[in-house]
Amino acid sequence: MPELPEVETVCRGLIGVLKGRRFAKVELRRKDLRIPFPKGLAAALTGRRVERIYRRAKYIMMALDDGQVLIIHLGMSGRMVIVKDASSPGAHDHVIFTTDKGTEIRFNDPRRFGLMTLAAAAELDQHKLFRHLGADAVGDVFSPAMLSAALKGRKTSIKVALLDQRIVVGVGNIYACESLFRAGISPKRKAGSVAGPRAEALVPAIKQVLAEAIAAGGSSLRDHVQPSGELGYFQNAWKVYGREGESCGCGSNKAPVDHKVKRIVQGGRSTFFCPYRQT
DNA sequence: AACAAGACCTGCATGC
DNA sequence: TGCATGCAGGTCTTGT
Repeated sequence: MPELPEVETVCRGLIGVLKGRRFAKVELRRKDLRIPFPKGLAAALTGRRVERIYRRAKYIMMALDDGQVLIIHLGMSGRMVIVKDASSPGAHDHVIFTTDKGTEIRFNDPRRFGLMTLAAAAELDQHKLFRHLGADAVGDVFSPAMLSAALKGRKTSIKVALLDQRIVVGVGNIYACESLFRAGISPKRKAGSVAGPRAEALVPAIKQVLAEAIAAGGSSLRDHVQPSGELGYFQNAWKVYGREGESCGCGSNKAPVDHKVKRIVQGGRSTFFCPYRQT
């Protein structure tokens, strides 16, 4: 589910039910996700109050009242669901949180590429999960000059480079495709050749796409994104992602025939683009 | 150091 | 109907 906008949406959706609340009960229904849960995680969380919920990279961060931070990644298929119907947990409901107000929140992740761990707030910058990460895509630090510096001399494709979280953080497969489309840059272009003027177009394109997606509550693929169960609707604004063979809509009457969205594979992932508009 | 490829895991759509 | 294949929002490790 999650690129930056979806994780941001999940964080915002959790604030209403979790901020200021204590965990009355935490149930781990297996011993690991992508990595093992830390020893004693449930006990460490029980009784703690959630002081702040925020996004860091594609992680959901919950700052607790004891100086620790609960770190959650949704992987490809993870969800946080606020339970409203007292249904019994399903096969992929791996962690169940109950607040002191009785609200139940389930972490559900069929593929288990997600993770959940705990770290001291003061050590986050040095933490294994974060220390190698580049600038956040929606932050002020991420600029054309910075992107240019990071891409300089890189021979890999710009599409693959955008997915490299050491270069920029938060962009995933969908928004990499959509950003390159908006900026008119071919995903096949060598990353090093984007450093400079093209980066001046690409950075604002990334920021705009992400901001619009956040405003739309993210993109919903096979399922809902928001903890409340509501759908994000940015998938309706996709110009190229998942639209192989369709017109990208950028054409005029003078456009050449080759104006349909193409799908290629880069770095083992699908890339969608318009060969006419993107050079 | 940079890069490509494989690994992790389940579910779903498609085609035979 | 069953079975095989390919594909899916992300990291992380291994090998060149």
